[in-house]
Amino acid sequence: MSSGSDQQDIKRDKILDAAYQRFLHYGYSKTTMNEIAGDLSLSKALLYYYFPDKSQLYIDVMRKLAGEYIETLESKLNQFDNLKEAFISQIDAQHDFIVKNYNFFDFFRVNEQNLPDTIWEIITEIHQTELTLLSAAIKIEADKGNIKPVANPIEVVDLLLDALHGVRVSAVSHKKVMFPKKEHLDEIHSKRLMLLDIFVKGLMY
Amino acid sequence: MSSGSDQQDIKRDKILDAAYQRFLHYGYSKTTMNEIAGDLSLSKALLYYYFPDKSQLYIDVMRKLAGEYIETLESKLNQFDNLKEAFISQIDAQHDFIVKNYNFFDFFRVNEQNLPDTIWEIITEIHQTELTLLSAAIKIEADKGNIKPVANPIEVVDLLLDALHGVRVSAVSHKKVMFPKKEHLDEIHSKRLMLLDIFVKGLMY
DNA sequence: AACTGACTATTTAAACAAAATTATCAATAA
DNA sequence: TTATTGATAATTTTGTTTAAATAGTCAGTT
Repeated sequence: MSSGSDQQDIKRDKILDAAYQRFLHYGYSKTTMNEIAGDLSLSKALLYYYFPDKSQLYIDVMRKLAGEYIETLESKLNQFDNLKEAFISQIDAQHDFIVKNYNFFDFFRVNEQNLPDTIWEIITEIHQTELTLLSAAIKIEADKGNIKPVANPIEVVDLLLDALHGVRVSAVSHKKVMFPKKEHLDEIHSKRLMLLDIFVKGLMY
Repeated sequence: MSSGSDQQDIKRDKILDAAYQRFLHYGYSKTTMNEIAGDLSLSKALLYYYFPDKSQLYIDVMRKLAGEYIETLESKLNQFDNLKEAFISQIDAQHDFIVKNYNFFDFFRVNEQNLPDTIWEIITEIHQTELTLLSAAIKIEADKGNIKPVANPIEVVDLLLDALHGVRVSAVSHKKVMFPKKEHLDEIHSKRLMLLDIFVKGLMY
């Protein structure tokens, strides 16, 4: 896949890690290439040897995070007792992902409207994975006869994910803030479970 | 309620109308008090005789719009054939309200985080009305035996409204824009109906 | 009480310089 | 040839000043 040497890949990865820490703690715009280089006792110029520019560095960190998220999601959704549990796994995984990397995503808030296409591709890939895994779960449960046959499982999953997203958005917009604080998270979580409960019942006979 | 004379109220209302037109066509920040006064062939100073400042004028227009919205909602939800139809009425009413006054709400986008408390009160009032009317509908249907008894109807309605909101938010965030365009509206609408369908089934026996 | 013209106060916009930061590159060491 | 750097160029952000636009006030008129 990558054409560089092992050594090169290792260093590349170290840079990614250092960059991640900075982005996570200070956000995109408040971390400089100098600081990242400094953390590794390297010259800034070397960063440009490994990465074409700052935004590409950020995107590659993002890509790495997304890959890890997708991995945990796949391992979690490999086995489940019932449909509801499968969805709960997804809810929890996504929740942890967002909480853990909260500050990292300030790039998204700042660039709001015009995120680079590459970022959108990553977001789409994550979403696609969620759709695939969860719709597979629906199919399995439908085959077992635990729920009604579903004509278009992907569409249904898409709908549920949108709805769950709404619980988060509404919870914070009522509180006059854009992103949820710690104390809201429990509320969001329990609301989601309640919604999930009704939704799954709506899929049953 | 108001302590002014009839004449005063009529003029006040004319100002509100003129202001509404300006806000609707050009948004809050791009309409000046001079222009509003000019439209009515009045002096700017007179506007300050009727309203303490520009933002209060905007808020009072908003209050008027909200009142009208609540009225249509109440009349629509006065009678309904089944629960699903009641919710559809709400969805449609809200949809029309937002589409019609799309530009008027640019004030919300600009001031995003720190909307005045008064605006939040109006939003809360609207939300409260929706909760009251729709939870009443749920109670009626439950009493009729058309759906399962619901322990806390308000909570359930709140949840559904959040979920429906999510359909709108997600639909646009996938499209890389903040507010839905005409061509997305049909998609949102049909997704909402689908969600509503599953949700209502989840409330049945 | 309803209204205005002329005024002041505040906010926004433009222009510009200074500072910070990104990005490049010729030179050097491994 | 690959990895690395210091010095430097290019660009973006930040701060400052000034001018213009707009909000808001008020003494005085109808």
